Amino acid sequence: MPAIKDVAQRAGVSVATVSRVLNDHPAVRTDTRDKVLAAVADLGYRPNAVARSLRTHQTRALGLVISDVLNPFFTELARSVEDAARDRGYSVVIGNADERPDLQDHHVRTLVDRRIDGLLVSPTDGGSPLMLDAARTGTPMVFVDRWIEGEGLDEVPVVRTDGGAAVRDLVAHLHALGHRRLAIIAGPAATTTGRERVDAFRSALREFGLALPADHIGQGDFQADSGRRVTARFLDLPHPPEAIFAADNLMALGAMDEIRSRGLRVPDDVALAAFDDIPWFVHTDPPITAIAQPTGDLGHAAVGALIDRIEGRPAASVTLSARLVPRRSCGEPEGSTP
Amino acid sequence: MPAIKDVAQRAGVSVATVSRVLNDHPAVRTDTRDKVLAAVADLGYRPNAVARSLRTHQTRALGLVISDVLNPFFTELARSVEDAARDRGYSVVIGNADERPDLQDHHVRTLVDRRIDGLLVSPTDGGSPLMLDAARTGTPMVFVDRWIEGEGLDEVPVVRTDGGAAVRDLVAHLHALGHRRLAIIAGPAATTTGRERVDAFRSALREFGLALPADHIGQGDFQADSGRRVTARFLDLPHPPEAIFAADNLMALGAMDEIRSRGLRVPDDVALAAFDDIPWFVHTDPPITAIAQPTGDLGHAAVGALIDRIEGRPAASVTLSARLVPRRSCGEPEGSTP
DNA sequence: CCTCCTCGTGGAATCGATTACATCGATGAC
DNA sequence: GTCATCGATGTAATCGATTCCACGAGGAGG
Repeated sequence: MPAIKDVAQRAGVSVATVSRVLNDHPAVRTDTRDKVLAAVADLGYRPNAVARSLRTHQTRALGLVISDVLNPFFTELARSVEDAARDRGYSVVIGNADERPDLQDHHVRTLVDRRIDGLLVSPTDGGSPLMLDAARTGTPMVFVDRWIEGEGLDEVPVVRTDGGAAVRDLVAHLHALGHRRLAIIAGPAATTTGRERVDAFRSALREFGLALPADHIGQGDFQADSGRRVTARFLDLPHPPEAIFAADNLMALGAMDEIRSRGLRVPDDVALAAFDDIPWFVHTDPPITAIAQPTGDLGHAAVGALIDRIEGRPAASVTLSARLVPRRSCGEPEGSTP
Repeated sequence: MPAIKDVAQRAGVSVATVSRVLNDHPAVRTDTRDKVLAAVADLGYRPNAVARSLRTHQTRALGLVISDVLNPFFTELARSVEDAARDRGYSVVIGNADERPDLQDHHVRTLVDRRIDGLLVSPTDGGSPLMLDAARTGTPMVFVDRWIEGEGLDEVPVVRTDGGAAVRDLVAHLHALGHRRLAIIAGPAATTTGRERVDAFRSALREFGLALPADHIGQGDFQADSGRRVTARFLDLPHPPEAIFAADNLMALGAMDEIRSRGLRVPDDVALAAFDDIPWFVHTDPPITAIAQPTGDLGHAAVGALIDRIEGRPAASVTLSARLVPRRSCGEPEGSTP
């Protein structure tokens, strides 16, 4: 693979001149520029990004650490992040934490070692010392979707969606359809989204004069299996809930599995709703009522905030809002008999 | 961020010694090793991977260019590739081509500029000059799932699944259920998987004495929308097909959309099957019969082959086989009335 | 006691770019 | 005619590691 000095040699100029042409510095005579360009083309020269990064102290790469690639919400997020980054001339390196703190740490470390210009994180757990370190030692950082608190992290912008209103809409929807005993499959308490969704659900219930007994809160981990287990416990209750709200799409899937394996039907026997909407929910039996996040906007906003930080501009947190997408999994659609 | 010379200074040794400790070279006295390690810990020093890469000519990073991140098959592939790579001490940089040749080129270029040690590609189109170049200029390369032919590419191993037998099983399954007019939603002719699946389908049909008229082959592009369009054309035929086979999961989804929007039912009015199995197919209405690829094995084998190439060992192509997973979308399961 | 080898360590070149500074010829002002 | 200025280019330092080579100390062998 040819290096800059090969180009220089072939064009009969110095490496400095070649570099100037490549970075289109104004002070280069047109004919020497042409000579250099010709040499570049002849050799099929491509500048070595590694060497360039070493010298300039920037890689034009962003790190994105997500909790689970197999979750369609995160893959959509990853996709929009990549799109936005590419538009701004950055690449994205994705790390999949698989909801495991140790893997999350592994990726943060690797990315920082590779000197990515900035880090986008959707943290899996409470807070690892490593991430605190990264934030403190100056790696520009932005949280997406989930975030963590901790000293030194006040400066880190958070780009997220507030599902409060949508959750309230969902509870209203369920209430209108006659459901009174509602249960929730929560995400890990260590995650903000895990806690927030339960809180939103609880306060919405209160608004409608409904209680949320302890045995109607099941602890999940955002994976399908846990949705299954929690649902099994719900259904074994003497008075099983009439409606189940899963805090993410994977757990909703697990819940559906369990319900179906018992020969019960959605929504006739149990209503089901999920946080996070995905294309497949339209095609399940029945189509699942969900709370949709503006995933694309989330990704774009996150990249925007991160690049602002990287380029030294002040970056602000962003909160978007989710909306309810009613389908048939909670009961007949509006306009028909309940 | 401290550099190696800061560590050297603090430990009172030279940078050479620090480097030796870091790469655990045997010739270092135990007490100086301890001094260095202490300095490393004190400063929170982490070696700069960029500088190291420049010097050693290796990044310990693999590039993976896939056709579409939103397709669950590819995200599962990406995940297994990352797992396998991590086990071997490599990172993975993913590029999403979104089924667009220009984006594919963009990613190949970026990855090669970044001097990744090897490239895993599932090519979107026929063959771009850029990829040929990359292959020829010595970047170790392996094709996964799809591949392209061309001079200079004979050396590139292909890790794929052969769906032939499974497609034959599917046709047998459809035939046994009484379906005779079968149609296929094909993938782009520029991709090998696009062509192969049609060929396998056609020869399986021939085996059963069935024809595949031109109007029963619809040209799709592996995206949901095209599945919808092609299905619409099928259903507008004077004698619409009794069964539709989609060459990937996204097009199956589109087909289902279209069928349902016309008030028709699967499988009563039209049977439906798909290449690529995904978790959601269990939950659709009805569950969709699919041909499952051993995605995890695919990813592992691909990484194995690529690392073999990188480390100078001979690498062989690998062909795994797919299997039919019958569900309800083609008709009642075995054992009941047809 | 001298030589030779080994061991531990440091000095310095190197990877491939960017860029501050120096150089040099030409131009223009006075 | 002289000098300052400017434009185009080259020289060399630099980024942060790795690694070849040299060197001195100490031990073994003669």
